[in-house]
Amino acid sequence: MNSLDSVRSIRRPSLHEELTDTLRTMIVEGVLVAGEKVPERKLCEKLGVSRTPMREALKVLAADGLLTLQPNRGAKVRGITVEELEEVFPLMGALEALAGELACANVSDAQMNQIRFSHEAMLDCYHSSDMPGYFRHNQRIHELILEAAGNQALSDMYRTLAVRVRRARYLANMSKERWRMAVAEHEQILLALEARDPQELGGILKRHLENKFATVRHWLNSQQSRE
Amino acid sequence: MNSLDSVRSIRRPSLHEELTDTLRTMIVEGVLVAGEKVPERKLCEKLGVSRTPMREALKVLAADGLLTLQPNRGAKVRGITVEELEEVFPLMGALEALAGELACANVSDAQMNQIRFSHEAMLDCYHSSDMPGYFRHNQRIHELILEAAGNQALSDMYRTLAVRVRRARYLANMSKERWRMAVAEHEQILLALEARDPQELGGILKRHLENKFATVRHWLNSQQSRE
DNA sequence: AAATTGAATTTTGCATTCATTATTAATTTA
DNA sequence: TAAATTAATAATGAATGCAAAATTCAATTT
Repeated sequence: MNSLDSVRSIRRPSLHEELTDTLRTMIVEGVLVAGEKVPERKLCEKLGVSRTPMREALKVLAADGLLTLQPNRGAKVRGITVEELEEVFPLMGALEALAGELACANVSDAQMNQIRFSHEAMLDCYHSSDMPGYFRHNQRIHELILEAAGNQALSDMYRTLAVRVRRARYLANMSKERWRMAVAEHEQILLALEARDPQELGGILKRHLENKFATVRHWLNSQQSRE
Repeated sequence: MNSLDSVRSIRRPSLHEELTDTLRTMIVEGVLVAGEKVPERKLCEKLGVSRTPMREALKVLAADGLLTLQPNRGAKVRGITVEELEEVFPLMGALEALAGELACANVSDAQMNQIRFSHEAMLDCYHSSDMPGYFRHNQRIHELILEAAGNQALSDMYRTLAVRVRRARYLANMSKERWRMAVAEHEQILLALEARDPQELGGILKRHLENKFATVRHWLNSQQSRE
């Protein structure tokens, strides 16, 4: 066996791939504001790239549902309406339930430990009222469950949807009461996963999601009536 | 009310959108062969477009999972492996079940008639052993159920997955016996939908899918061992 | 002054060009 | 002659150029 066999060719991502990720992040973080036009030229200058890879990235993000392309009028950040949320919610519910089922069957001990670790870290954030930290660890846990499910196609689909609602979820702050409840639900999630109970886990994940969405829906409605 | 208010602005699709559709069709129809490189230059010449919109379309189709982009080595038609099929199958199952549930709740009488009509047309094809026709009407029925579900996000996701497996499904010819069974399952689907029984419909759709996949899996395995 | 018209400007979609990287062919070396 | 090296050719990725469309803004009309 040659010693060079283990040297993997370095993966240099193409510009449009990097741009897709960058823009996606900018949308989720609200740097690119929902409803507003994507300033193509400015972004190109700011990021030091030409329009070609930028426009490729825009096309991909539009296919992902994060932007809408208006012929001859550029791209707009799509955001999410209450109606769209009502569509996306049952979809994510079905995917979460499936992820839960699969995770119970496939989660490894190492993965289980990672989940426990993130769970604890999330609890710490809760007790110190660190919302951004909580949000981050929360997201991580769901990512880990998805990973434990061991289904790439499922992960991809779920993530596409999750990104679409993430911004709204972040902006829709939980009430103290709702936060307490969410933490309780997460305790149940951990328990069901440790017990490898697919039925139970699928159910809790769906209920948990339902509650999260109730919060977002409430916020979206209040936003809509504000205009 | 102005008489011009009803005049909708004509939608002229951009080149890259048309190309995306064209290429998608070419992949499903096997004009672009799974595993082979996409002849970018030739396609551009053949279709009379420049590389810019073509490459935009390639990026989108790669994001959809229909192509893989190899850095500095062009795009390859992805096809589907047995492993990927095993991933996509439960996903589509969950989506079909959801579609069934929603369709029971939301299907209109007009939609119900359309479905019945396609069902009858499909039966005719079965009795005259017209496989391509059967395949077409079959696909149409599933499209109609999805439409009846009234969830755009669900339709989009399902279609993305369906396209990925469609080519393989087409190539994996059903046995006489399996075909008879598939028709029987479709009778049950129609019955459950007419009875607006979401539980029943979801279950049958999932079982129906399971059988379809068994056929494809069998074919993929025989293909794999042939090489 | 409000609405309408019409240039000037910007933006957009796509084609073209160019540098870099792969692939193939030709040549050399062992 | 087979492997290795080099040169020639083709492809890819990204920047630039250009015509068509949209937008802005000033001029004109009502």
